[in-house]
This record gives sequence, C-alpha cells and structure tokens, in this order.
Amino acid sequence: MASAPPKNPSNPVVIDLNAAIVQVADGLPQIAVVRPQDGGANADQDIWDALPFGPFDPFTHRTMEIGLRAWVQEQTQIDLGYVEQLYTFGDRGRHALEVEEGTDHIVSVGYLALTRGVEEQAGVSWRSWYQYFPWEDWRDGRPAILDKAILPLLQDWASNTPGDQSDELARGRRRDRARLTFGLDGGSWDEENVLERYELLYEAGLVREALRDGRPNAAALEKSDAPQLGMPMQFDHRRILATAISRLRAKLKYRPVVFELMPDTFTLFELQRTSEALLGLHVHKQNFRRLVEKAGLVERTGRMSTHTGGRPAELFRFRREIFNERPAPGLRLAPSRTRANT
Amino acid sequence: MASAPPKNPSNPVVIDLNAAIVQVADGLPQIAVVRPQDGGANADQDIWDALPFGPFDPFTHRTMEIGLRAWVQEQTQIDLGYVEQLYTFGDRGRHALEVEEGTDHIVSVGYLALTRGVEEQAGVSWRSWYQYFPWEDWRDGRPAILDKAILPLLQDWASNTPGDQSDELARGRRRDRARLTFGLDGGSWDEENVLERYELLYEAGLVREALRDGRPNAAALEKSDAPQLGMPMQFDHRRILATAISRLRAKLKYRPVVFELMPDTFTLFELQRTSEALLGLHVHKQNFRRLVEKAGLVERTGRMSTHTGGRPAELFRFRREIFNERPAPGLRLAPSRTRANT
DNA sequence: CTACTTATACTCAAAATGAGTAAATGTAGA
DNA sequence: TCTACATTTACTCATTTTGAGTATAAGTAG
Repeated sequence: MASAPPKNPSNPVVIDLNAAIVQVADGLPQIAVVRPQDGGANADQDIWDALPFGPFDPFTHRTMEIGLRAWVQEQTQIDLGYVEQLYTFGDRGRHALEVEEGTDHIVSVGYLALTRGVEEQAGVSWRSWYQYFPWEDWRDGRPAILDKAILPLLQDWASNTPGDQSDELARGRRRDRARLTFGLDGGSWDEENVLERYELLYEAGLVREALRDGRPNAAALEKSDAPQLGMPMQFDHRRILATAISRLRAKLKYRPVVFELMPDTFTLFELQRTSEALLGLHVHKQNFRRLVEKAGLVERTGRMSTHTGGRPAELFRFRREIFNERPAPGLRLAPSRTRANT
Repeated sequence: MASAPPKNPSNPVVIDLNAAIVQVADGLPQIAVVRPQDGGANADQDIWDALPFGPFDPFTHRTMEIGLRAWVQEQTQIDLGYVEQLYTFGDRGRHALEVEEGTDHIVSVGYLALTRGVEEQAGVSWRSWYQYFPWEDWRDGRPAILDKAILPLLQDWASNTPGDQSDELARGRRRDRARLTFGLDGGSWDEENVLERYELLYEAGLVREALRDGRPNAAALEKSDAPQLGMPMQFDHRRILATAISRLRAKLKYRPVVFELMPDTFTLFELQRTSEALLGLHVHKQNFRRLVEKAGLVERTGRMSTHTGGRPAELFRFRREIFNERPAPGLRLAPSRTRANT
C-alpha cells in the first residue's frame, strides 16, 4: 500500500489553470476568449479561440484559486467574483501540441468564474457561448441546426456502428444515447446536459476538435460541405466551456448565483432574462416572480425603472441576508422541459 | 495574454490520486483506509488512518481515472465500479510533511469510488465513515456529541472572535455560520453539508488536523481533556472524505448510484437501509417504496426473501433500462429535514 | 394458537407546480 | 387629448407531488 507521498517523480507535470469567465450582456451569456495570433507552428489552428489560461506556480500562490484570480486580474484586469473549480483533466496527451518531444505533461484544471458587465478589454473578447454551442439556445424555439444537421449526422453515426452487420445491440446503444442527450423521439430536452451532448458529438466525430485530434470517425468532416457544428476552440477548451455551462445551469437552481451576474438593482424581468439567457429556455413569467419572491431572494427598493417599454417595473435588490437564513436558496426553476419534437 | 502552454516549469509538481472507496455493509457506510506503520519521522501521526492513494504517471496511464483504477486494483484487489472525480487541491503546502526542503509540490486529486461488498483485504481496513464524522449519523436521533461538545465549543469560538470588543458583527457572522451548517436554533439539518461542517470545525480549531497544521485557534486542543471530534486522518484526507460524503449524499437524489452499492437482487427495505446509511437519516418507509416504484428504478423478480423477521419480502432488481428511458433518475428523497432542536 | 414482526396496499390533507385571466400603469403616436 | 400598445403585477384554479398516516397480509417464534 502506498504509505508515503511519492518523491522524485519520473514525470514532470505542469499545472495549467483555465478559466471560463462568464458575464451576461444584451441578453446573451458571454464568455471571455483570447485569439492567439502567432502564425507559427500550428498555422491551421491559430484562428481558433481559447479560454484565458495560465500556469499555476505553487511557490508564488498558496492555492490554485488564488493563482487563478491573480493572473486573470493581471492579464485582463477582470476582477473575478464567484469562482468555482470544475474539473481536472489529465489526458491532454490526446491533443495536438503536446505529443512533441520533451514537452512536459500538462494537467489542466478548469474553473468557472462569474463577473458583472465589463468593458471591452485589450486582448480579451466577449462572445456569446451559443456561438460555440448553437444547439443549446432554445429561446427562439427548437434550434434549426438540430434537424438540419445534428440529428441526421447522429443517425448516420448510429447506423454505421462498426461491428457485425447484425449488431443491432451496439446500434441501439448509440441511438439510445443520441435520443437521451438530444431528446430525440419525444424525449425531453434537459438543458443541463451540455457536456454530455458535446462529448457525444466529439465521439461521433462531428466537431472540428475531433478531426484535429485524429479521431477515427472524424474523416467525414474533411469534406468541404461538411456542416460546422459551432465554432471550435483550442485544446480541450470547448469541453471545459461545456462543463462550465452544465455546472452553471445546474447550480442556478439551488444557489443564488445569478445575482453574481446582475447589477446592484434590477427589475424582476431583467433577472428573468438573465436566467433565461443562461438556461437557453423561456420560463413562465408569473410563476418566475412567485418563485423569486416566495424564496425571499430579493427585496423591493421602492424605486422604479421606466425603461421597460410598458408599465414601469419596480427595482429589486438581492437579499444577502438570505445566506444567514436558508441553507441552499436558489431559483428552483423547473423550466418547462420542452418536448423535443413538436 | 497567455497564448501558449507554459514550458520548462520552475516548479516540479507531483500528482497524487486519493480514493474514497465506499461500500455499505451491516447497515454502515464503510470507507477503505490504510494504516501506515512506519515508526519513522512522523511518529506522532502514524496512528492516523489514510485513504488509499498513489501517484499519477501520465506516461503509463492515459487518464487519471485509469491510473486510479489500476493502482487500486493492483494494491488492494478491489475492482472499482462507479468512479467520480471530486476536487483537486493544490494547497497541501499547509500540511505537515511537505514543507521539508526539496520536496516536490503535491497536487492531490480526490476521487469517490463505489464498490459492492468486498472481503477483508490485507493492507486495507473498512471503517464506518461515522467514526470520522460522528455528528453526521442521525439515524438514532440527534447525535449526543452535538450538544455535549460541538455546539458549546462553537459558541466559545463565536464569542472569542478576535477584534474589537464591540465587534458584534464578526461575532454574528461566526454564529450565523455555525447556525446554518449545524442547524442551531431551530435551523434545519441539511445532510448534504458534510464538507461545510468539517471545514467549520477545522477553522474553529476543533479537529486534530487543525492542531497538526498549526492553526491559530487550535491551541485549546492541546489540553488533555479536550474532546476529540471524530478520528483524524492523515494529510487532508478527512477533508476529501467529507467531500466524498457530501457528493454522494447529493448524487443519490438525482442519479441511481445506490445500486452500485447493492447486490444483484434485494428487498426494498434493504435498499432503504442502504440509502439511510448513506444519508444518516431515516425516511418514511411507505413513501420510499412509492418513490422507488413510481420512478421505475426497480423491477420485481418474483422471488422472495424469507429472512426478514416478519412477512417475507419480494426481491427486486435494478432496471438498467432506466438509463435509456429517463435522463436523470434518482431517489428523489427529500428526507424529512429533521428539525435540529426538539 | 397467539404474539410479534415486517411487507404492502391505500387514504387523505397540505403544499407545490403549471398554466392561465384580468386589471393596473406607464409610453408613443394619431 | 385620446387611443393603442406594451408591460407589470395581482389573482385564480386544476393537477401533481409530498408528508404522514391507517389497515391488512403473511410470515416466524414461542
């Protein structure tokens, strides 16, 4: 049994911190990305966006979170509010860049960070996360890309399952996965399964990253008429972003994290729009108010907002005291699980 | 902006995988621990249990999870079923052992692993996790240790808040935290806050690990009559275990993970006992059946179990097909949030 | 045969949820 | 000034879910 920590490792490892920094502006959930501009080694990739990332140096920063906040602050001037660790990936060996000789092994730790509106910053751009995941925005109804591209491609993938002609079982498993994650055949759409959906597309070889990584199924993507399913990102950053969206959409329901993205005062409808932007779904307006008010998450300010286009709305503010009252308050929205087909 | 992965790090880092391996036996949630027996350098510590752990070598194993499964299998013969990553700690610098010169920085990744009953194994022992967290088991009513030791000590901690005499605010914050996490003063007990409770005790200097780490408040623990709040563990392993319990208790409610801990067939009451062991709470029997059956999680086998002590019970089995039907089935138990005081 | 123990089927009130209707209150333009 | 129009906000109501029981069935131990 291992009884002492290993020393003198034969394998140098570098820790790399990746941040999915989110803000909501103009009704869009936006993510901070950087556009690397070196036209060097990987010329075919260098138009792809990347999440801000930086190394973790255990000798200058006591914890990884402190390290993260420090370099984000330093390099982007963004002051992070809420920060949460997502997942640690140790298998970046699959990806480009690294298989080079002598390169140290990279372990990347993904973080979700929330921030209030921030000006445009040199070096960073804000993009709607739906540019990377167009199928995740159901606010204007079922996204066209689903029926036009994704579902047929997944059908093919299921039909062309390798193995025996009669391997109905394996085919069935693939179909089932597609049905569950994408809500085919009357299944319901679960807005939290962002990661599962991205991973399925990756495995099916339908996203550019799969081609870059030399995945077996990805060959079809080389054809020039192959549809592009969302914008790709460098390394495994689109996977990290998918993880962030999944986590945030889930967390919204049992912790008052939306307020990290809101200004000091806001109308209930603005709060709703922000929540909907994140969830990619519309919710019932009257019930949303009932929920928020009954949960004691907000308090009236007495002031009014006149720029609503209709009757003025009262401005509310987040009740911080809630933390001292209830253990786990959140927007328990059970957003009308939209039927997938219809 | 960081646009390429860092190379040639000035800081060698070792990745260390820690496993909280859980089984349920005799109505107790048990955790696999190792007892290091070297009487060497840290003689004061070597009676403390540790979670099984081992290094991650990126060159022999493609992913960390594969690495974990491999050395657990090799060293303990335990075949892990369900495995889930918990959290990555980069700040083990606070802990003993490491501050030594030349030691590499250790980043430890915690994992939760579930397994069905396993024989006693050389090197590993199984212990009820309530030995480390006695205050977490409410199945026989409110644990005595709460009123006898924990609450008074937390009161002291809140009263002795450093700062101005009149710093009623800071005192209030401490009291609030204690009230929320431990459900004081009519607050409710949330069985999922295992980690929060442990971290509070650590900060308040009430667990041995805090003393070992030289935490400011921990001095009181040096007195010989100081109560011991659960058995301590090496390094930050008790924190990892707390994280594992929190995660498992939460997951139980939206994924059918209990079944990873059950034998092939079981009675509904056995299923209930296992769930209760994990949650540390009792649930309403009739409603539990209604829940499980309506959720379609199990199917009858037709066979009966006669060893119930009363009327024989039907044996059920887990319906694996559920994965192909519903997206996120779990035991949506909202265990009767026991009032803390009464 | 009786006491006891557990399994299983049902009932019922209270609370939460989903989906409305309807009135109030502002702004923009005829 | 008056009239759409666009929203906010207050209620309503049927349905479902939940929490907490009661009642009965079917074994075992003495």
